[in-house]
Amino acid sequence: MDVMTPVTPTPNATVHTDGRRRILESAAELFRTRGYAETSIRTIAESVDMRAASIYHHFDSKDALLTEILSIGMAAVTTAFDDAERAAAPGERGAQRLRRHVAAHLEALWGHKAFTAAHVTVFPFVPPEVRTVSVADRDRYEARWTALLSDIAPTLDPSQVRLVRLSLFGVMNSTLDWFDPAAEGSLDQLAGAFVTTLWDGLGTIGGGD
Amino acid sequence: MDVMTPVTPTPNATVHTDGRRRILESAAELFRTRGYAETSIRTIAESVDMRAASIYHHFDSKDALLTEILSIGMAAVTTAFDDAERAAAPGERGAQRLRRHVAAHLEALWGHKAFTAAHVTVFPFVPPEVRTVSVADRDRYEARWTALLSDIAPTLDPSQVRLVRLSLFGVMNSTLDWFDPAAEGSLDQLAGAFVTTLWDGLGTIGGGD
DNA sequence: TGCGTTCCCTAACGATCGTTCGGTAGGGTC
DNA sequence: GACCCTACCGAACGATCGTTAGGGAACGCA
Repeated sequence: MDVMTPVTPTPNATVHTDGRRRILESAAELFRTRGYAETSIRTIAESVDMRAASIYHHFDSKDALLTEILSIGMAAVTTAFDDAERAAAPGERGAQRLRRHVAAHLEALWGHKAFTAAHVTVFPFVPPEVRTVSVADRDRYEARWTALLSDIAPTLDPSQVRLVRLSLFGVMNSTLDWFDPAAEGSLDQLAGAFVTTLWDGLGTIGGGD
Repeated sequence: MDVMTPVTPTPNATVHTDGRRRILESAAELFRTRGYAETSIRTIAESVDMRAASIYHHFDSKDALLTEILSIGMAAVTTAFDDAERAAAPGERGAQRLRRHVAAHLEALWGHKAFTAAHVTVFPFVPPEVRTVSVADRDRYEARWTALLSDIAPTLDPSQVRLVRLSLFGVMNSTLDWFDPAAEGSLDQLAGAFVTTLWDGLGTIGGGD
């Protein structure tokens, strides 16, 4: 459930002075909003009231810090997917099951926004060494969705499944740029709108021509 | 048609030694693949067989170079939109008209990939001064799409139109990350797949159990 | 009381950044 | 030949980058 725990080795965990977690959260937010190269170690340190050198007590390098942030982001969406699968009713229909997973992805995306958004905004530009570490996690998550979509829409061939999956990711991830949960309603409603449109089409709603 | 011309003041235009255009194209490609902050002036210069100082003969600053690249990208999609509107048949139905514009956006997106992709990948992290220059262009383009979608699906309320528009942008722009025109067919076919799914829904294709 | 560990500090390292200054080579014009 | 303009270059500027070395305060444990 808590996607942060796997990354902290969890010693006796003096909760009140956990600088490490504060660094992770603040750095993730800065990377998301300003970009990776645009955010300096000194800026990160300043945001948590430390000096630059103190960051290196908790992390080996700036790249290592980013790697851990990306890993937390993947853990968030992965556990959300698994939880959604466990919570599914036995005889759940295709659109309902899809909606459950879309909602789960959106909730995880937004619930750990700083960490998940790093994959969308920062990932294309990260150093190659960082990329290779995260790419395995990403592949596993994509495989889960491929299996899900193949199961839900069995008449689609693999290339169609791929197209639907990547389009769906494109839409869901793009919500980070424009959706406003406070003003526009819940993420669950948004998931419903996405799935309804995908399943039933705009033509039946908006009126053809 | 040619979206590059508005930016070059087009003097007598000695075509064979146009270093300015070579810088623009190479820098755009580097920004797209590596990111803005991650690409140095020296790297750009090296890619066109020059030294760093020579870049400043053609552009006032690195920010000015990026600003022009973003402007070229917006010009590409804007003129594509206008061309599509002019080419439309008089009594064209909703789905057909939508498909024409989706195809136009995709063609412009991919035809001037380095310049248009800068808006998707680099824009969130550019310096505020650069952002404000481009934001007016972007607003105008968005307004065109809002009008188009309202016209095509008149029963949708403004917030629904907004959701459809931003979702559509999310899908179309994401194709830059995963679509392979060489292996997966034409962009026009992709546009058809998008609009068919959006209009008719997946349920009528994939069979909803 | 002494010792080790955790956490954070000041100060500095070399590298790289965007940018500027002062050129030079070549072509066109008078 | 004098002149100017375009296109480019070498060298250097100050600023900022990621990172390291070494030290000090607070703590738990013997």
